[in-house]
Amino acid sequence: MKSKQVNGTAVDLGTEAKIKEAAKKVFLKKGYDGTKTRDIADEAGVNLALVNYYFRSKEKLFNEVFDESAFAVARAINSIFDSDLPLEVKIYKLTEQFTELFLGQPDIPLFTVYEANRNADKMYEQVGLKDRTKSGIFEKQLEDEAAKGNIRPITRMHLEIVLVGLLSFPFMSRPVLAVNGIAGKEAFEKFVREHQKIVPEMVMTYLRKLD
Amino acid sequence: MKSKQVNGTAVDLGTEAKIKEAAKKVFLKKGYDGTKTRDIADEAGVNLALVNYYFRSKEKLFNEVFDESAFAVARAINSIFDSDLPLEVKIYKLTEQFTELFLGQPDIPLFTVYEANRNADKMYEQVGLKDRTKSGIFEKQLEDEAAKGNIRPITRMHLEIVLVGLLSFPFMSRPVLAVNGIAGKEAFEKFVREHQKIVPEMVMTYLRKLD
DNA sequence: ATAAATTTTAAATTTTTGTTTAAAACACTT
DNA sequence: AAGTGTTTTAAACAAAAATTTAAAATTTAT
Repeated sequence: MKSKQVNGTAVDLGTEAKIKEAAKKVFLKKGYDGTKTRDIADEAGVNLALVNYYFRSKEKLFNEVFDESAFAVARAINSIFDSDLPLEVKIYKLTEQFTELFLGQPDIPLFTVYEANRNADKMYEQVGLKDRTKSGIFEKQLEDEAAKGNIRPITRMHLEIVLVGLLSFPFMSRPVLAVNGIAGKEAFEKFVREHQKIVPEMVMTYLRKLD
Repeated sequence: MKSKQVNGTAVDLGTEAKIKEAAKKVFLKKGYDGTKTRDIADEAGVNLALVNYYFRSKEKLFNEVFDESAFAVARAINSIFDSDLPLEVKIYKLTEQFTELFLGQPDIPLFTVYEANRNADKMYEQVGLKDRTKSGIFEKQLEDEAAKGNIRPITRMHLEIVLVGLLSFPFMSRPVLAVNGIAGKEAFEKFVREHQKIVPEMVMTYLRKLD
């Protein structure tokens, strides 16, 4: 018997899924180097040996977790940017999506960025190839809008870094916010919502100002 | 004999300083959990036992390194914001200072943010108290300018997160940039300079647009 | 120049940690 | 119910790593 459903909620996920869940939680919080295999087993409430029984090694398990996390972010960006919505809508949509994604899993931004840097080489092979959508839709849109004089000229990469940076940074700054009086889940969420209201407006105001 | 000076450059820093230098380099690159005491000793070209001889423990050494790094960032922010320059000048100045600081030590942003999160509690005690300048100059300036109708109302914390996020994020994104064709030191520096030209203009444009 | 203090070294010790093993418990089929 | 395959467990193992030790080398002070 693999898993069981009791009334609404999935109570027994099955051991493998339970380990994966626990791994996600611990890796996201402590990073690869900071995570002990025993932490994962404990968090899952499961015997230590089962981690390797189901996933062969700490590293293999980590890779699964990282790929999902990085892919969630990449997909959010690409599915929006490479659609055919107006530029302004894309920017507001990305803001909304990231806000919800990160409020649900506040460790994603720092985890993804940190682990991508920890082994930048592996990144290149692993994500680099998988993610090369290369639709070019967004690049073209930016060029067209600039040509029409609707926005300043800007590359996709510059705009992406600006947007993702703005949307991610508050979630990397909780300790700083805490020291400055913005402590606790409620205060933090309030700050984030205010911040994410600023972001698209700031970006659009900048793009629209032609000099 | 503690240290020696040969012609212009300091050649022999003394063992303790050599270890600290090495620790800075390795910790900044690999983080606390990813750093082995042996990495530091090797990098310093020094016997393993000397690390603990001079610094008692890996953790104590790390704390010194972290404090300096975090303090460099905090000082850069506060010395500018709590001066009595016009708002626009402050924003351009912070941009310049951060750009130079981070181009010289590109690991500072991610290191600082990551390690601050790794042990947020300790942060509160350690940095929290030391750094409470609380001059209030900047807050007052923002309120005054908003009251005069020169800028939109915004809190110091919101503006700080926007600015520091924008200025830091490119340095956390090297692997992503590399995958997108911006690889190598020169290309990266070029991208950063373009980016840091956008930042203050974007922030000022936003602040100045009154609706 | 000698003694005391300091610094450095190689090796040992102790913890921590990822992984493996072998047996036990369990589940499923016939 | 016996047999077969799968899952779980406690314990062992081996490698990595932080820290300590005790002696050797070096420096400093007298």
